[in-house]
Amino acid sequence: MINITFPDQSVRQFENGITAMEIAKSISEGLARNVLSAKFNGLVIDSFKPIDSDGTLQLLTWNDPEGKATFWHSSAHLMAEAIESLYPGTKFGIGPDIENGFYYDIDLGEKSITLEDLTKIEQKMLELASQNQSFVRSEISKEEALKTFTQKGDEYKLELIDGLEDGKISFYHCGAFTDLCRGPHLPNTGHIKAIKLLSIAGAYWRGDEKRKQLTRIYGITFPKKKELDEYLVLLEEAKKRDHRKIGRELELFTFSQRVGQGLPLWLPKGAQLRERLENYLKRVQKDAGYESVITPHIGSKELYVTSGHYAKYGQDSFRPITTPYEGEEFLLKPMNCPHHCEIYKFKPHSYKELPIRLAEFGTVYRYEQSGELHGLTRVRGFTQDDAHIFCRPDQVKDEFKGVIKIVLQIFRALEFKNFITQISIRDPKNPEKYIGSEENWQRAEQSIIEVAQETGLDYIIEEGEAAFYGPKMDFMVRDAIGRKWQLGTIQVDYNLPERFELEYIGDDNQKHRPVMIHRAPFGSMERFVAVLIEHTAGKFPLWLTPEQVRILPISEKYHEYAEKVLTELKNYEIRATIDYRSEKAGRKIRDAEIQRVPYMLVVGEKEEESLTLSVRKQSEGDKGVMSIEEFAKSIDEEVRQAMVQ
RNA sequence: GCUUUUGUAGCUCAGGGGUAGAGCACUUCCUUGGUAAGGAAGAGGUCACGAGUUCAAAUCUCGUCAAAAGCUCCA
Repeated sequence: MINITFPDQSVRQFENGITAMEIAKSISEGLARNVLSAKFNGLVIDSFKPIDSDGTLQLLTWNDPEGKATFWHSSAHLMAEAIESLYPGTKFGIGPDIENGFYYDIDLGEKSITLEDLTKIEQKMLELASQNQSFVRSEISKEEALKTFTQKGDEYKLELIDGLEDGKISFYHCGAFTDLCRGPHLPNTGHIKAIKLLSIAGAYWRGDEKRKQLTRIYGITFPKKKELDEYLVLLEEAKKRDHRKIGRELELFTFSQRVGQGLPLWLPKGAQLRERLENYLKRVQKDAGYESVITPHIGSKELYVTSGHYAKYGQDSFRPITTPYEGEEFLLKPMNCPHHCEIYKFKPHSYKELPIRLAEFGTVYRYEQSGELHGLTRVRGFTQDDAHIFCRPDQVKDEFKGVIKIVLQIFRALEFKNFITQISIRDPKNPEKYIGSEENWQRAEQSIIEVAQETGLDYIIEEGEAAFYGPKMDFMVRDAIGRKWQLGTIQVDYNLPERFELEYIGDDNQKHRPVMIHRAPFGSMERFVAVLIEHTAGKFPLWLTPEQVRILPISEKYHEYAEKVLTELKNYEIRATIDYRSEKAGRKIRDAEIQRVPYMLVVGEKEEESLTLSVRKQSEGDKGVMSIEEFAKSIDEEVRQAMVQ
């Protein structure tokens, strides 16, 4: 007999060799129907795998992330089975589950596959799924595994097997399809009820751009048709929120071939929005003791040799600009920190002056591969809401906390309610990727983790994601439809102060090295605005939106009254316009709604006589009649609310 | 950068070896209206750019530029 501990800490005894599925059945048939796989002593296993020792067991269903992973991984096998039956001779690479669904990389040889073929594969998958095929695991020797795929002529699988240890190789069989796989899998394909193959793309074998490009098919599956439909609606919604589309519709920004790839042009309304964001942050930073500085867009190559960036990124940067006669070399600045270091060095500093916080909305230029450019989220010229804090080692944690406070304040003002922080530390396996002493790295990583714990933030730790000069904390928000975006960043840096030989005089009258904190709460203005557009679907918070109010006169007769209203609203610093077109009210409302104007004021005979307004709120409808003053005050109040710390 | 796909009016798109089409937007006129599209007329395009094939190219071929999806990359 073995003792099984359940998540609620209860313990029950079972026969040795019992499976998770049998345990589930002993609890309830309903549960057993929903079990996809199980977690035994922290390891996800097949629900049909015999258990032969004591341990803790969690039954996994669609509601568990690992349950979904099992579901999608098995779906990838099902797809491979369908592809093999439709396109015999196809070679298979890897087919894992991903955050939303799964993919399989395949090599079709001479054949190619089109979007229309996906429907065919979907049909086949549904047909195979409905046959309730069981997944069967078999453990085999390396030799046997190699033999199987040599016969099949599948060099990809052979390469994978080559990297595996003998004795730990398993195959999974599902219908006529056999695949090299660690598992775990669903008990059978019958769980898969709804299937959608989403896209076809090229993907390098093993992610290596020097190797062959395989065809990758992405798909997603669900246990219920309804869930698939909901997912497809979500995809549609994401398309509607695309910042590139909304940016054009709302006239926020554009690109021009003649100006160049990845170089955004901010249109008047977009510039207004961005300026408002900048002014907001400037005010917050001023209150937090930051000082503004301004530096040029280029810097001597020597500056970046000193900082170490040239050695690291020089090859993948825009080529240096040279002076015509002397041949001096300058780089478009890819970051602001070296300039700020030189500002720090302008004069000697006493420990009493620290921390010094230098802030600049600094525009930087980075060469990005053309295939990487994407709307405003990935560009070649962008403006960071950058600042560098120079402080004593004993001030690092407090300063770090101060930055976190600013980031959280911004998230509140912009209604990002869901976020987590990611702490990025070194990859212990690749120490050569980083510069600086072991001791400094340890101190920096330690401080960040302590700060996260002390401030009670939700955080995850990612190894190998640190910048080459120091560890960092990034803020990842979830937008209104659940997508994750990386925004602000805070980085601790002991290295640049050394490279630039930054110093301060301590209370012991000796020279000491300050610590630098790099931070950008928005990240970049371009990226932040893009995320804000997708988060709000273009319906910006009232304090931020370019046009807060549109006055809609019922007819020309009321233009004069509309102008009087406009003047009054301007006295309250409300941003309003008048729709003078000779269109009907319905038409003016429709257009204002589409352009996401938060408030519409319908003015006609009634309003003029009683000196009032008919207020309509965007996407909510008629809000009734108000006096001008009443309305202005309510707007003022709404804006003020958002600004409350 | 790589693979695939795409580029026709401001936007969304149809068409396609014999020199251009729709809807919306725009302009003018009519209409003066009450909570998501009033009516009419008009203007607007070297069919991304450059070469080639052809009697003839927006259409076919090649190259360049740009965009989309994915891969690789991201100080």
